[in-house]
Amino acid sequence: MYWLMKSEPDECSIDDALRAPAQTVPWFGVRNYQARNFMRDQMQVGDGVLFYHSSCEVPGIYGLAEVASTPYPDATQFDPASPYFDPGTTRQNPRWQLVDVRALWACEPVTLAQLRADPALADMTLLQKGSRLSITPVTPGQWALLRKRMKPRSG
DNA sequence: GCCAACGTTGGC
DNA sequence: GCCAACGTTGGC
Repeated sequence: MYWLMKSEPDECSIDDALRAPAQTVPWFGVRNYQARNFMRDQMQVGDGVLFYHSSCEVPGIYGLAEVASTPYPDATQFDPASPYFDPGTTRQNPRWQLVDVRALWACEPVTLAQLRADPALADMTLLQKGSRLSITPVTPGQWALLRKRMKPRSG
């Protein structure tokens, strides 16, 4: 399957992910059941990921990535010092699961405005009114179109 | 900073 | 189970 995953570049940009060991980062901090369920129940190693920057000056797709692990518990839920700490979860029965994401390359941004301007992408979950989900599925058609449009970022 | 939209919580 | 209140997301 194919996915779009939002990250705030202040927290983890595509370049941060590319600099990480094995270009791989654990996708911690998701605290929404629907987004968690996508990671826990549907993602497969090797699935394609559009790496999206949100809550920033120019929101949009900034890189290509792939799912790099099966699901496992998000360690931050157990850490009282973490902003993602969840007092309602237990190690025996963890509430929050995540996957690792491997960054492949950065692209020239495909901005949110550009996505909205393209009628062929009007059905993207990302673009639906009021949609706030940080992880959304992408259809094969949307994926093919966007992959053609993404240009690796030079130097 | 504003605000629309959504998800969660908790009283009843 | 309903729903008001609250907190969060995220574009603008």
